[in-house]
Amino acid sequence: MESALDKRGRKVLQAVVHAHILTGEPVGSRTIARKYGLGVSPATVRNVMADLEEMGFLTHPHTSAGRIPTDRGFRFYVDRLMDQGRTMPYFLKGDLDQLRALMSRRDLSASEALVEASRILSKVSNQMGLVFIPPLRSTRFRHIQFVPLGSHKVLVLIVAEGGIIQHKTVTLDESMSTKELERYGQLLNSQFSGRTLVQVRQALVEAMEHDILEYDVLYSSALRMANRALDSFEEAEAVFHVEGASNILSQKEFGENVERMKGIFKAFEEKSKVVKLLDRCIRSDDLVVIIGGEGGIEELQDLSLVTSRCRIGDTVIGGLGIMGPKRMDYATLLPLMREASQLINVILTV
Amino acid sequence: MESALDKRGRKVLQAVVHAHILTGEPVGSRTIARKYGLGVSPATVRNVMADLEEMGFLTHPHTSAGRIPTDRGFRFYVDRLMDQGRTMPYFLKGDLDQLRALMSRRDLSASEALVEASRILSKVSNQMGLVFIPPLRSTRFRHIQFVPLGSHKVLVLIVAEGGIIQHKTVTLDESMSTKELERYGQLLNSQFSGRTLVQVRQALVEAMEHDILEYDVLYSSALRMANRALDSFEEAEAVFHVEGASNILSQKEFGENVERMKGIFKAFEEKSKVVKLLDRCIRSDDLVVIIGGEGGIEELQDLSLVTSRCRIGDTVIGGLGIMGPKRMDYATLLPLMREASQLINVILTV
DNA sequence: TATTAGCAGTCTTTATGAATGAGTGCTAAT
DNA sequence: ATTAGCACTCATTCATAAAGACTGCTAATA
Repeated sequence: MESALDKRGRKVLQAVVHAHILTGEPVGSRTIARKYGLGVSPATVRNVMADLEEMGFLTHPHTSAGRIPTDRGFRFYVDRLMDQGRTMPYFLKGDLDQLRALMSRRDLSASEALVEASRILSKVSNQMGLVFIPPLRSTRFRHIQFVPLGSHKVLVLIVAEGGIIQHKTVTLDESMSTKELERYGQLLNSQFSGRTLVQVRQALVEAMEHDILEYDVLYSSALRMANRALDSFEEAEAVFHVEGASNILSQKEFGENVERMKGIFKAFEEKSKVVKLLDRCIRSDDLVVIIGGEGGIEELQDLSLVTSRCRIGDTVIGGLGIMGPKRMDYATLLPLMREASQLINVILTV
Repeated sequence: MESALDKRGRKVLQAVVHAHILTGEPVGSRTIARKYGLGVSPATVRNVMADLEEMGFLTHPHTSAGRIPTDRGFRFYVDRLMDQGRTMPYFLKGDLDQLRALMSRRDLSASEALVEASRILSKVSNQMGLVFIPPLRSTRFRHIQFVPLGSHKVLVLIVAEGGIIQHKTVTLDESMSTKELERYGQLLNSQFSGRTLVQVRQALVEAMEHDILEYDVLYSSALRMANRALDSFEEAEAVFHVEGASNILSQKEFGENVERMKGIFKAFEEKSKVVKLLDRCIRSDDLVVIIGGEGGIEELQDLSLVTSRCRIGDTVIGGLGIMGPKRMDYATLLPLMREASQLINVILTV
């Protein structure tokens, strides 16, 4: 059992994956031999294919069908075979310019920018475009502000480093005046600005334990209410946005199987699993490609995901993703994603 | 041509619609005669059905199929035949309690509340749940606040009457200090709070024309920047949120026809048409039912929409909707929607 | 020894036609 | 005014056959 791939094996695998990406159909030995100029006969290709199948790179839908790549086959293709580090195909330059133009509209907030980007990506790729913005727990905040809404209701507004803005409504036990709220805000900003919410939370708890005896009323009251406010941010969910979901319906491999599609849509509606996956992806500085079942999400085992982490300045603000069938055009999509997120960084960094 | 419906005609129409809603299939004369106790033979029912068809209440998918209601047939059913003003079916009480519990969580903002409500509605009805919040143009604002983001960037936060909160990022030509921004905010709040954004805009323009010669620098500078900020709100889009879109895929009448489904999803992604429709619906104080093609949206001609306007106190904050196949269970859904929006009003009104 | 031609065999896809069955519309009887 | 009865229309289902796309294997070949 030769587990390593010789040169010819690779060429055939590459050809199969390429042809399959193009057509969406299982690929037969004839096609490969004819169109990919390997200079061997179909019979030879068949032998090689059988080897590749044994090694787990290809499968058979049924006896008399051609081969399709397995997850592992795609993986090998993406990691080793594909035209790596390829630059943007020229025909996408225009689309990217469109994105650039959109992004430079002066009054787009960070999250709006991400959404716009995903919309363009979705349109260009004919796949789903994803936006992911993790909860602010672990992001340093730049500014916090309290705005009175009612006698006991306060709007807590957080501007995170990187420019992501989020707000929550909090109900307090005691009523507070505008003046007080303002002062609390200043206090928090001056003391804690630049730390993450989790850190602030910790500091707050410590401070409360310390100062419980001294009665600096203003201070302790501020602490208590800030604590309450942060509570609500702690349990906040990630922002998760899907653009162009209907594109999935155009994929011929799903067109027939409504049940499977329903599963996919359901998975996106529930969010939690996908969000968890994206959260993992964003840890990496580089592009992340998740192929089929690799993501561990049952319903999405026929889909692949390409994600790119987005920074503004040095702060990670979230990620962009493209999700589509496993036979998506990785060779085009990867450079596209890379450019898109760089673009965001360049344009939004002030 | 007797255009009026006699009693028997109505009974048959009601029976056909009812049976069709139940089964989703075309209904034959036998079924009606047997199960709906009209005391007449199938042949008679057939005659009546032929009449109903001539009057435009029913159609034929093909010669040898039973009848299905036309839009007009459904309309008549909803307006005149259906068990009107029916109270909540008891089996939904539980679901509504769930909603009530969720809503009374103390720190749900108005828009979060709507989204939660639509989620529950979607789950209970097995249809799509819609949330619609019109742009704040014509809503009175309660509070406006400027938060400095960068040297030239300002976050404009608006709290509308009713508690809807929205923010926009604006880039200014000149740089402004925190202090200045604060003062501008106070100025605007004291002068204009309680008016709609459009009104404020007008007042602003007038003021600018007047004061152009007097040089109260602070004031005119505030006006200019406020104007700029309102600009961005003027062009803001409505908030439009869809919950449970996958439910559409469960409808047997769409299950086969992927193309049609794609059209539906596309229409929701483009938003504009649906938003326009919802905007119209919300003008009415009562529930609005849009059946099939009545909405004038080609892609949605197989769907119906039930909307209910949501108020907090006396302010209209938006609307909830349920969208599903034309054969949705109007008799159950209408009371459900009514209750839900009342619930929102009761709980969110402080 | 590595390749290839050739062929039998497998399985899907497509077409065809017959049988079934639901339901109508019409006519003539009640 | 109703109804029974019957001919007729279509959609749906099923079986069967024919075509087509591949493979895997074997034996010949370079």
